[in-house]
Amino acid sequence: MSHEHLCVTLVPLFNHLDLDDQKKINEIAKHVIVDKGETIFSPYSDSELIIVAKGNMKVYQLSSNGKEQLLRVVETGGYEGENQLFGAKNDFLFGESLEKTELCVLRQEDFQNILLEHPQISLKLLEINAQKSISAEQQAQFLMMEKVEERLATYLINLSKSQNSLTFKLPLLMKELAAFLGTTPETLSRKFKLLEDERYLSRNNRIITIINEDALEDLIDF
DNA sequence: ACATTAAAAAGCA
DNA sequence: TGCTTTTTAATGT
Repeated sequence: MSHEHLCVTLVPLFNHLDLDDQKKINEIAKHVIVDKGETIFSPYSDSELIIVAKGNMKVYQLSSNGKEQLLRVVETGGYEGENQLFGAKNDFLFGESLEKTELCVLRQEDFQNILLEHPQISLKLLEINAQKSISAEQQAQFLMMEKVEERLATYLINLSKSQNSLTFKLPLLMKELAAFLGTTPETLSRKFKLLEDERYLSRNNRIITIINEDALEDLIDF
């Protein structure tokens, strides 16, 4: 008996099942704890379903010039790798922990069997993936925006709304947010300074308070 | 307008 | 304290 976290119970994908079923899945899953900065999967690793039980994992790909393009951050309760299970194998994807992170890993075949045994999970999977694709659309919108300010303003407003608060903590490090917004830490730093000077927001480290939401929204025009 | 490079400053274990 | 992250400044595309 390794460590006793029923990490399956923590994630929305499985936590609606009754306890016996959760235990079964928990036994099938491989439980892994990784330190910050470890590569969790790469194009070379086997395709598996990776569930984040605690902590978070960034998912990125390498662009032509070798820079990493951050696609999304999978947080506690999220998962990655389901697409391979349906034949759409997305090469070039990497996953890396942003902090000490606990994972449950299911082999492709095992997860398929679980889906067959528990049709409810398929529905849950669709529901959660629908949400995921909305996020993907938003990410696509980021890249369409010409200016970094627009992307940053959009990101901040979304974050503020999702937390229902004008004050919130950035979940990403500055350099990670920079990658997410498709820019560099230096430019991001300057944009924050600009927004602070204009009194659109205030900031100490990664705690942001939006002061002038309307002005921030005006930055996003099209 | 933004990236790159280098270096200083600040944050953190 | 020693390493990492962030900021500042100079220069390039």
